Amino acid sequence: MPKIVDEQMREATRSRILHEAASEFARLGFDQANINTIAEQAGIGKGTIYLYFENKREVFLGMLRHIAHSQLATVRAALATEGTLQQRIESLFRAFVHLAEEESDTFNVYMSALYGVNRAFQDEATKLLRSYVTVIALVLEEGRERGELVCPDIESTALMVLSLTESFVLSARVLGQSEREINKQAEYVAQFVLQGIGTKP
Amino acid sequence: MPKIVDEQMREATRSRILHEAASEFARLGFDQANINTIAEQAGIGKGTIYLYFENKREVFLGMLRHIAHSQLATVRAALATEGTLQQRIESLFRAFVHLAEEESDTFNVYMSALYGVNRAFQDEATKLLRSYVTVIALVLEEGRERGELVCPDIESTALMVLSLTESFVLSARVLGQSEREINKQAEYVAQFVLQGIGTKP
Amino acid sequence: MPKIVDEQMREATRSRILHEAASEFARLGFDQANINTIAEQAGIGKGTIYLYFENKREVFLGMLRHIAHSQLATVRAALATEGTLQQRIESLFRAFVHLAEEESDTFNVYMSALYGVNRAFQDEATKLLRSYVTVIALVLEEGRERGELVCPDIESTALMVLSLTESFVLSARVLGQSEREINKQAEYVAQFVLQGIGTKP
Amino acid sequence: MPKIVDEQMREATRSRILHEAASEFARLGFDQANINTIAEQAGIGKGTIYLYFENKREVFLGMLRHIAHSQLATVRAALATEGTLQQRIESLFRAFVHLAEEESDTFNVYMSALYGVNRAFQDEATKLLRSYVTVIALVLEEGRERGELVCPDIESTALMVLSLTESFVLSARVLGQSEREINKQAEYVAQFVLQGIGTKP
DNA sequence: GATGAATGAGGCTTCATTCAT
DNA sequence: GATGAATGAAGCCTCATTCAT
Repeated sequence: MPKIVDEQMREATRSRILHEAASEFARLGFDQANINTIAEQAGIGKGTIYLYFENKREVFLGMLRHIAHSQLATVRAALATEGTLQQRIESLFRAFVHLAEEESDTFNVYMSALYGVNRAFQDEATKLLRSYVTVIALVLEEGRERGELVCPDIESTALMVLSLTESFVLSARVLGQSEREINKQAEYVAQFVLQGIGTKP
Repeated sequence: MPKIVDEQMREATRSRILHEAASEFARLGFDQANINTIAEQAGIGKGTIYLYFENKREVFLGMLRHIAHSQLATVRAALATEGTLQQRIESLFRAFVHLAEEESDTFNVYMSALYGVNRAFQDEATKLLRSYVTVIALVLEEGRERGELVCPDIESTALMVLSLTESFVLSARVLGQSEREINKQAEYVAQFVLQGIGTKP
Repeated sequence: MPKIVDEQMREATRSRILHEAASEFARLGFDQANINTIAEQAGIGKGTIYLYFENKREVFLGMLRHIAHSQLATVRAALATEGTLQQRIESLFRAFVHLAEEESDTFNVYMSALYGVNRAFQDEATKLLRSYVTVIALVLEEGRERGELVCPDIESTALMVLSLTESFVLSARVLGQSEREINKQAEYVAQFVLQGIGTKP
Repeated sequence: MPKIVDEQMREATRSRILHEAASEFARLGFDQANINTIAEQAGIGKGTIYLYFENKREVFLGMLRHIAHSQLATVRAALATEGTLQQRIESLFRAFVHLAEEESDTFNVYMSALYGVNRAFQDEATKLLRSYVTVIALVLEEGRERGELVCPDIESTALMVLSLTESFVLSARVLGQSEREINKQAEYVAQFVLQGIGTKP
């Protein structure tokens, strides 16, 4: 009864599918992506994918959830950094730069889900956005409790912080800036944020 | 020689196609959108569309350009407002709220082009993003010349302003906030921006 | 405006599809039948079939209706024969022999629809069965009015006549009898029917 | 040497497969029926079915033979009734009503095999038809020997009797008559048959 | 110029069958 | 012997595009 091994096998295959799905979906978008290609890339038969996912849509959603999990972990780790608020925001900024660069496949796929037309995909992607706001809000709350900053509306502010990190990075990338160039602005953006927030002197 | 009338006719038809294209593409996305439906809605024959555009892709690009033109005009008008920098940024913010709400079709279609997977569409959408940065930078420059603000890196700052307006509005909408709720934050966001920029006292 | 010609063209194509569909469905059954093959045989493109029929199911139903129309006409003609009741029943019998032989394709396809599993097909096929019973009942009624026969239950009797003609022919064919052999039994069967009915001397 | 037990086990499993196959095939027809579902219903693994039958087709044929065996037994029992020819034919009629009602699954599956498109299935089903004719012919022969009836062509007559019982019942059912309604016509049909045959006064 | 009938490539999904365990 | 995970062939249908009228 090699249950455990089988379970591991299964999980490994599932992961391979999700990995290749991310790459294919990122390359072509949901509609143009080809389930057959994903299967081939994952080294399994065309029909096998349907032993792991109900249909193409579920493959996409599964991949979205996988990405969300992993990206949220990265962002959480970045914000868990010891240090001043400024340092933590710089760290957050750099996390997004890293994600956008190293995981550009998954990052892009997430953005198109978020702003795309498919409601189910958008809903799933929104969950991640919400999580981002929540974890940022937590950090701001903490800062407020420690008296580091004045801040009337934590939620709005968190959203602004997110806009100034994730969206900023995205836009900068789209405008053609390199990872280096974007990273250099980390300190500047963090300062902007802190001044905007109105940190105590 | 009814050339001019014909030319007007032609332009009118082209416009109708682009208008219906925007609505169809916004509703379904590029791949799911149906050229035939667009033609029907525009009140012309299926084949006629190909007298105006080379193919589906070009219809989409044409629509993107049309949207860009119109949106940029709106944003320019918002920033042309007389008044303090704070007022102009609030005005910009409100312009995006308006676009996202009243022209949500075209707004969404633009965002998915920008973050989507099709390089040609992304390139076209990026042009608008660049224009936004440029007009915002102009305003900031003006402010700096008038001594209203200190600002070491105009480009970066403009991008931050854009993130705090357009992206903020988008995210807020995705998170489920209503037009009213978002509009109420205009002042707060503008303050944040000005503090972040480091306006002179 | 070659409307009439176009209409004729269209009807001709529709007919060709139905004809080839009958042959393909008779050869392979509904599920195994291939829409692509039908199109090829009809000399049209794969997609063209869908300009004439919504889907495979509708092609089948269309064909079923077409067959019904044509078979019913044959049976009506057979029963319209001038002559004694005996002659008319022989004529009916021979009509079924003819149909089963010359139109064996359509005849078989109808029987499998009738006894098959698909409710929609069965319902459609049942209509023909019902029509048969009705026209036979009419003939019997007429005979009764002319005092040619005693007959307490026209409906039941009509169904018996149908069983002794259509079903008899079918069974005989399945048992391997040739058209000739079956036809020779026409008189015998008709006599059987008339005695069964209890004709007046 | 648990050979016998094993053999019994094997036979039991085979029977379960055939039973579930009948139900599945009756419900969906050959093509739409799912081997996997049959296995599940029979409480065995998907692969196990192939230890008992070469392929799907053989499962169907096996089931057909099983059904034939059982239906023929029912019909034989009905005709073995002591009594007049009229009583025996009524009994035959009622046997078919019973089969069509209580064993409608298997009955239908048989009819679609008989009139369906698959030659192998038709051949198998024809065997049952032939058996029916044979046993009915036997009864008629017996009646003739006892001087109960005049009958020039036993074979043809047997086929007519079959048409007036089995096919009649089938048609009546398809036309929507209830078991009760059909059964009420037993006597009428039997009379029709006897008059048709030309029983001695 | 305008039309829309015709086309056919392309892809998701099902399911009978195999075979390693 | 029993299992069920893996396979891949096969087919319906959509829709962008063409072209004869």
